[in-house]
Amino acid sequence: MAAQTRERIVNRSAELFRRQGFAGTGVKQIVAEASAPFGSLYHFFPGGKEQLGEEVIRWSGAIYGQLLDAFFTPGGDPVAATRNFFAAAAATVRESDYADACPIATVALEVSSTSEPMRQACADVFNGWVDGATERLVGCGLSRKRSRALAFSMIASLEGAFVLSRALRSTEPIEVAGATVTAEVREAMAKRRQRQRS
Amino acid sequence: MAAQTRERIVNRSAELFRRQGFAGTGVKQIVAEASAPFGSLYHFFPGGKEQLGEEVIRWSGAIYGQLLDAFFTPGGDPVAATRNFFAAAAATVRESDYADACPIATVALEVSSTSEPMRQACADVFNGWVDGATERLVGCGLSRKRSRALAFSMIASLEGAFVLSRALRSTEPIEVAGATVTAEVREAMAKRRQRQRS
DNA sequence: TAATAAATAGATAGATCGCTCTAGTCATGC
DNA sequence: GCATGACTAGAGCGATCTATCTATTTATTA
Repeated sequence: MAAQTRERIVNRSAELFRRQGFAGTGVKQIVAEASAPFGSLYHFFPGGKEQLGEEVIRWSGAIYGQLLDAFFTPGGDPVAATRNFFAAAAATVRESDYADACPIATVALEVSSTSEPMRQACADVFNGWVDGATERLVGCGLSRKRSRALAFSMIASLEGAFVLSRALRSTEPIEVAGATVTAEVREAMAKRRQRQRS
Repeated sequence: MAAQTRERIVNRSAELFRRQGFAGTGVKQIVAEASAPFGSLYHFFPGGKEQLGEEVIRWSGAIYGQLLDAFFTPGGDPVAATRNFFAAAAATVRESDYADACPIATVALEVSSTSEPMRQACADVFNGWVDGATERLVGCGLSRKRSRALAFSMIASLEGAFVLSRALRSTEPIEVAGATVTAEVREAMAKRRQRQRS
């Protein structure tokens, strides 16, 4: 029961933060939608809203990182993984009526200049994603340098496509970004095979 | 004097919104930093904060669109333009201590699910950028379809790189995105020449 | 079962929010 | 000179913000 309340608070906060941002979401709204007692928020998060924000960033960042891992399985085809990952992202955005895109991008932009602990949490999450994707691509035989560039390219393209997609209420940006990045990965893999043959 | 006050309000709001977001910036802070009388805000913007927000989005969007146009001059080299544009973006971000990236992305993510007029303003701005870039690329001889895809790719990559760059306090994402998109444009131009020769 | 800790419950403080209101200043045209 | 409208100036309203506080209930362990 206790842990459930805490979990509900983090869950609802994550959804509200990614849709309305950190500053745009009040703690009253959080506890109300989480069906949690107001006092419990400050019991579980004595550091207040900022501590909750930091924790939500790390938690949703980890969830999304797992999703990334689920697509880029070791030994799998990175080209198909990229295509499928972007397709899944587009589907999620469409099905949520353009509400649920990146779980932390809104907060990241809001707090990067105003809250160092929360900015650091976002940085840790992004670094984790980039490092994770890099390792998977290295596992596919690409050089570390090329893998890191591809990983950055992939995540940046997705993040930017999310921004455009939400504002335009269209999945075209995600589809275009997906096609472009997929082609990039395909080319990188082709060049690797070419190099191996020679 | 009158028009100057209005201008100061829009200017300061633009800077504050892009750094702290819309919800994270109070009207009191705006008028204080703009050295404007509080009453003037509601004199010039009877629609209140939301009207100001919408106007700021359109205004800064137009400014940034002009910047894009300044790099992608008709008849110029689109490859060099892309490279220079990303390099300039990286320099701006670095020089502002990772504060000034995209003028509207923060607000776009915040309001896309909460304020339809402001979301529409963001959509209009993004569409304007994409259409502008598309026309310039069409002017370079690329097909409309290919041009639009490249334009989306360019803007999405930049937007995403901005998100990562601010959180990571590093220009690496922008540099990587710049190199990737530049290579894409170069390849598109090369394929066009190949097609022309045959 | 008694004792202790954990969590719930919500009233309330104090600050800040967006905004309205009235009063005053200033420039311009009659 | 004086009327008119544009703008300045800021006090203050009700609402809402985050956070603290005490009291009570629930769970855990001795």
